[in-house]
Amino acid sequence: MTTWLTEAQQAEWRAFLSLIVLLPEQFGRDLYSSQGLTMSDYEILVRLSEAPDRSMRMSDLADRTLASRSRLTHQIDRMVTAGLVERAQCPVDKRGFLAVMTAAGWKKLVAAAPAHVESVREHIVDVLTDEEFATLGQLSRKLLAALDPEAHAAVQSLVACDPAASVKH
Amino acid sequence: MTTWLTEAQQAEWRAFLSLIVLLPEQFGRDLYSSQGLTMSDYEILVRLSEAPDRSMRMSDLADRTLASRSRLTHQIDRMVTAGLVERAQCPVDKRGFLAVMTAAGWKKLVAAAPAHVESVREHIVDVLTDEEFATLGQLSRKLLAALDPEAHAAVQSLVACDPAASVKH
DNA sequence: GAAGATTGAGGAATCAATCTTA
DNA sequence: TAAGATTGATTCCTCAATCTTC
Repeated sequence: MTTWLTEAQQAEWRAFLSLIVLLPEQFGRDLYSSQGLTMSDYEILVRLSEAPDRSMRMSDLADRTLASRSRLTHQIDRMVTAGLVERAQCPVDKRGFLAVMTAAGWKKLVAAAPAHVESVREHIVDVLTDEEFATLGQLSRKLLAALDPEAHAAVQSLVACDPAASVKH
Repeated sequence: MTTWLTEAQQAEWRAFLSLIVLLPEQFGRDLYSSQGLTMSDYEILVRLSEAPDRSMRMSDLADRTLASRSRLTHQIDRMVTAGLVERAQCPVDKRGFLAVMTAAGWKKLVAAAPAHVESVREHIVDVLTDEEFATLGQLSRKLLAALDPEAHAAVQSLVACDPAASVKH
């Protein structure tokens, strides 16, 4: 038999659910209105910008960006059309393909990063105290570890997840 | 000039971002595999189940479920096709329409609720301590208030957001 | 003119099936 | 046979435009 949530639990859950629905939409709108990029586009540009030769195997990129392979294929199709990335054959494995960031892709990322960071500040970092923000990170890691150990590991091993480290001057 | 995030901030942000991307996907899969409902379907059934006569004006329903009007129209189209809801003319305003839950919609909700509550428990409630869960709710409300005052107000005025209160006989 | 709601076009996500190389 | 990647079909979301009633 199911154990229902208490009213208090329902209220906490409801607030959290609204947040995780609305936040991605907000970040998506902010990013799209400033540079015409989706969050997925941005995420991929960030990952490529951090990789050697600004290129990555499709499957690695899919794992890193938490996307399915099929989703990434469609995604890269669109980005190729937009001139942000190119495909190249993998030199060591003929089954494999590389996604390579173009100069235009790099320029786009550099143009988009400041507004995106501002958006993160505006909606998250500046709204909370430093301590609250750290707590949010803690709780997120705990939930992420239970939800998807691989995603958690990916986050843990993270050095620079924001393009700031490479983009700034 | 943009102030970048520190590395520590980036790590917190990254964990949180991964979480808010993966969680809705997980809940969506859980719900869909158990009863063939999307999160949007479920949300609408819950709202209607709590409303007088199990019916609501389209615009009210859109506001409550944080959906655009156009999105809700398409959504209700699909649910009418699936037999979960019906449309009716609003008696007091000829511009308005009501979405009315059908008996089949009610049955579907009752069938879906236990698994969904279990899913919320499994991925959130049971992973955290009571105190952590309460903190998550607190932080969510604070962020929600800054992000979207109306959504925050909707959550605050909430009594029963889970069908538990009405579904459990 | 503004509010309630719908429409249709286009973009993006998922799933199962497919193709190629290891 | 399994792994890397793509494809096509379907579903869902967004946006701008439209229609009706207030």
